[in-house]
Amino acid sequence: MPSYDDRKDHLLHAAARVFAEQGYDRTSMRDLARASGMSLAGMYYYVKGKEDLLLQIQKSCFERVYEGARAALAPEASAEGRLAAFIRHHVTFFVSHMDEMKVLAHEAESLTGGALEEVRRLKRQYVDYLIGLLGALDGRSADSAQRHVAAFTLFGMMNWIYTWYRPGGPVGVRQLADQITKLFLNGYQVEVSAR
Amino acid sequence: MPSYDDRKDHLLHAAARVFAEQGYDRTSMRDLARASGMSLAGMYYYVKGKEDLLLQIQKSCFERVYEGARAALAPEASAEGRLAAFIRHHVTFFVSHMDEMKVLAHEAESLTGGALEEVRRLKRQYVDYLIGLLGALDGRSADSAQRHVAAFTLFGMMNWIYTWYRPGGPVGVRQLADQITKLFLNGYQVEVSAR
DNA sequence: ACTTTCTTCGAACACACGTTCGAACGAGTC
DNA sequence: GACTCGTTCGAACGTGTGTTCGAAGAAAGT
Repeated sequence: MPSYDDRKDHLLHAAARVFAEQGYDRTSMRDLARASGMSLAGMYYYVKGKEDLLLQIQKSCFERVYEGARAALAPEASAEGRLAAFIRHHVTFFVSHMDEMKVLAHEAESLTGGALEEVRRLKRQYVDYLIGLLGALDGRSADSAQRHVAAFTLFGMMNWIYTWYRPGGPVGVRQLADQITKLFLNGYQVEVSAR
Repeated sequence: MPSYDDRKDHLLHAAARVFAEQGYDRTSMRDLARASGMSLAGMYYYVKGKEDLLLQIQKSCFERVYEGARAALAPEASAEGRLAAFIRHHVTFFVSHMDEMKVLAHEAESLTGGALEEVRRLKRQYVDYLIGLLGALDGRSADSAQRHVAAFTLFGMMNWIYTWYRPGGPVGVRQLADQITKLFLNGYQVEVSAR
């Protein structure tokens, strides 16, 4: 006998899957009813509406990446080790929660009003966290603009994954995470040391 | 007295602007009528429908980046110089045609059927072009999977731009292109030489 | 057995959407 | 002036949308 929370999680999960596959706007509440096995009206017992569904998916996903990152960095002492751990965690989390992360990355502008602001705040927090790691790595040898560009460029490398990567294909998750880590780390270190 | 082609280009431009701002699905034909100054029915004289509008924007944009890249690489002889020129061209083209390129990057899955296949073919061609450049740079020291990951990672660095970069802000286009070029080039060269 | 609370859902509503159609307009040509 | 051809558009059509409502069923408490 599934509980209220179980049913709601099931709905959120099914919705994330369909949003990832079809896109938020192209998905109708009737699609979600079919995918979750609930009736059209029945979903409104668990959720305020379509936008609320997207908000809850994005919020919970963001909080989980952020907390996961903090936990993954904790045992690392060196600036380089901490940045490498951040990248590795983000990539592996991305791949093993591809639906939610695609919804997070691709539907960033699908929310409106206060809900949009709320998710933006979480994003800013996560970005600032990475920028802090970059600062610890380069000492004072990079300026703020340079660090911003590096941070967003790194997010581009990682968040673009949903566009082309397919789990179970020829490239393993570990290989993917390692290569991105090396690519960025080497690139950034050479860049900031050459001045 | 504007010609037929002028009016049509005007419509495509206006549509790209609105698509970039609001997203393809959230944009109604009535929005496009308002933005282009035409009437709702009047647009159908120039275009078969909404999806045809998106197809034409994406096709013309893709052909222009591809041709531009070929032209930009022509004078470069070394493998490193050619790759650097490719990156520089893609980034500067991206920034100076942000609306169209955002529509290209963000609405990649908004087309259906044959139109989708058509654009996919152009994309594959462009990707293969970059992979060829990577092969020329690393000789035989990288395998195919590694080059694929590197190529898509680089596209992630560049295509993510529309997410955060604002022309006229504190970061200049040249600075942006230079930093991405250095980041990737250094990273890739260190990666393939360390084996 | 009765009442209350939690949960489900068929049916309907109001609205916005992409597209079509036929009439109108303007500018050339005979 | 009559005719044609390229161009514009108001009005309407059919469909699919997110959401609501009230009733009904199931479970739990007394």
